[in-house]
Amino acid sequence: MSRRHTNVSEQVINEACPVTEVLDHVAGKWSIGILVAAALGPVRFTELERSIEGISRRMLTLNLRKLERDGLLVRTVHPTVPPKVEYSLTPMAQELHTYLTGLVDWAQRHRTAIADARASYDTAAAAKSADCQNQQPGR
Amino acid sequence: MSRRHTNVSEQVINEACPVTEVLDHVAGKWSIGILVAAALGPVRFTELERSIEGISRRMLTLNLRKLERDGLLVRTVHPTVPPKVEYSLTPMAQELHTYLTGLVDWAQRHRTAIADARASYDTAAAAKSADCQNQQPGR
DNA sequence: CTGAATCCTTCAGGATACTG
DNA sequence: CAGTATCCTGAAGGATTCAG
Repeated sequence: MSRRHTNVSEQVINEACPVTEVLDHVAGKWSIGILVAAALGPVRFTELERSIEGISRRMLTLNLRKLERDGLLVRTVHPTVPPKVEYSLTPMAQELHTYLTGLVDWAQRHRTAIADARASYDTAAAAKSADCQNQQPGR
Repeated sequence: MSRRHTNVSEQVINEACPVTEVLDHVAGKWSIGILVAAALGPVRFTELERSIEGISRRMLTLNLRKLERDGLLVRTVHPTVPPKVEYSLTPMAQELHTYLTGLVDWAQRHRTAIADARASYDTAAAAKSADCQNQQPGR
């Protein structure tokens, strides 16, 4: 984020920047899914891989590393054979998780409203497009 | 999102999917910035363009359209010359905004902790890497 | 079982120029 | 002022394979 000296009148930007930081940890297509899945307790690698359904092994690993790096996940290796690795949320991440559920809650409550809005927006756009066709008779 | 019949034991996935939907509206690099900026009241196009600082005209337009389509923003065109267009949050989006601020708050509180975690993670990785070098003497 | 490495495709997003 | 159109690049992410 560009930082600079923020001489723009609105300090809105000051609030927006940390937001961008949040997203860096959370916005990944899978990050939230992982956090939610790991919130219930220690989870193994393959458990995650199956419960998220659609994630590739690569992406799971990448996101796991990222979240671990940010101090949101704890990775516990049991030096057994076969290997066993468990992931769990740090306190910090558990707190984040509560905020996340608020967001999820919001999404669920307004899901249909959003779908409606999209539908009407799209039909309106389609109608307008048809209009244009009328105004442009075959060359 | 794949939907299917969710025969996996964890229903975690059921909670995770709407989350993914939230992100689709919010996760864009700029979406949240726009929502925060527009939360204060009706904002004009160029105001947004300047207050966000770093966004391209194209991305601003794209995100604006997306948010409008999802019923989060209202676009009001004043048929004057020069043109004047104002954007404001819908009630639904205002509610979302409150949740967002919770997230922002979290980010601010833990920003340093996250930075620390990253630093130690990275140094640890570096140390380990050096270790490997020792174990692999020149061919 | 838990990854790391590699290759390849897609697309979000930036720069720029044009229009009503 | 408020966009739209076009071109282009980097990075995200999927598939597959190798390894401890």
